[in-house]
Amino acid sequence: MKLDIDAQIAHMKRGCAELIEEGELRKKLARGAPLRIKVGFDPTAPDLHLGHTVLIHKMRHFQELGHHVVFLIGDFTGRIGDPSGRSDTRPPLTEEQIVGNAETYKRQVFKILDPDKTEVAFNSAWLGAMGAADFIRLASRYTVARMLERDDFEKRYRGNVPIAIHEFLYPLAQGYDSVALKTDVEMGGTDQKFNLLVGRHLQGQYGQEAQCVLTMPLLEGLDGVKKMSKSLGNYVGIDEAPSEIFGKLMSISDDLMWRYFELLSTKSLEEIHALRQDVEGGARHPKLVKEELAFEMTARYHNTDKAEEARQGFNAVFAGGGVPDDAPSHSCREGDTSTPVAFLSDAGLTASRGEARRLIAQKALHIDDVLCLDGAAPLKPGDYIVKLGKKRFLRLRVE
RNA sequence: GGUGGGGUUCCCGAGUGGCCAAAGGGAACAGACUGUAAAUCUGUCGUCAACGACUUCGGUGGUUCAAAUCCACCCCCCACCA
Repeated sequence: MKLDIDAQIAHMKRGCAELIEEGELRKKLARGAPLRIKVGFDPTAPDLHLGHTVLIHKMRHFQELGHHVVFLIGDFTGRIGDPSGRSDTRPPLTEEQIVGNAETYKRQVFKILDPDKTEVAFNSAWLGAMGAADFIRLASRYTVARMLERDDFEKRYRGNVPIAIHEFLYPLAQGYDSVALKTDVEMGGTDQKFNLLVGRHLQGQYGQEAQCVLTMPLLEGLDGVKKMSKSLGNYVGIDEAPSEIFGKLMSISDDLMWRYFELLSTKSLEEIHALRQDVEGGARHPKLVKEELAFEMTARYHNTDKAEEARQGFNAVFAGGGVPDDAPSHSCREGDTSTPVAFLSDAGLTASRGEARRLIAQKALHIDDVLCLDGAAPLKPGDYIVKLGKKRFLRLRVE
């Protein structure tokens, strides 16, 4: 794809939070050579979710424009530990773990990126080769005052929350990556802005042209408030089953849906705006629009057939009262083990018998679509469809 | 090195001898309402043969009729001073 500079800039800026700074980027582009784009990833969490994909798609945009993208795995910096997470001391990763994680990364990330156009790099290649003297020299290129400008550091410093010295080394090391890679543009989430700017500064210190910085917004999780993260459990993983991806996206609020469209969909901003007008004017039903989003995402990480299946499954189960194909099965003998309380917990649908009793008392149990209020009455031999609440199903056989 | 403050059920966090399976909030789950929405309301939220019994409040022992609460030792975290 060859485009003029204006068109390239427009493509690059779509959905981005901030570009520092556009004039410089134009100059770099004007030279005509492919730009070197760097994006760093932590080696510890190779389980990508939609939040990560916002950035990865932006990387793809650059590839489509003919630029050179470096997928940098921070195996060295990962051992320092990101300053933001002060409580979790990560155990140092072994060589094998890092290699394994890198493979997982590649497998997931190449669902989006073009493998032939992506360079995968490890920052231990150059950081590991540095001696103490090199590091001290690096540290001399930045000041404490500037380091304390970082919002996170500043708050902690003022609030008497300890900051370990090594935490200062993280932005420096990350910044040095840009020097080592001669980066033209570095991208990251908005939370990375400070670190990205350190790289920009350090390149100047090492006599290089400073990189441009492009930040992407952080995607909110399914709850619509906190940022999407695995530990908060509000995420959609790109490795998840089609029905999961589809179902999770359908559970987001209508408001949040527009945010997801903007950051995740390939639809143009005009199309999205038009959709929104239609929904607000009553011309389209929000549920159907949300289905489009869920469909697009499911198709992207699987394929359109799977996505269509997921859509139909979703509507059959939740709108039509059907049973998902992947419902677990359980069999038991008539008698003590064929009472609802027994088979619900034996089959693992509930964590305990007490929970089973409580749920039955709360009118959550349906057997063959009939409300069941007696948890102690054994079922007679036969096959049953058991539904507990909205999301738990069981194919039961009593012998 | 010294002094002080902590470690409570999924998370945060009350509780300083019996009224504690342990306040409150969050998360989660169920029901109502719906579009499997979201928001809201109601309820549940240690286990079990269940108006009772058993297990739980960093670890191990101890005091007591009785301990999350008191004592001893140990492990871990934090702050202040040096």
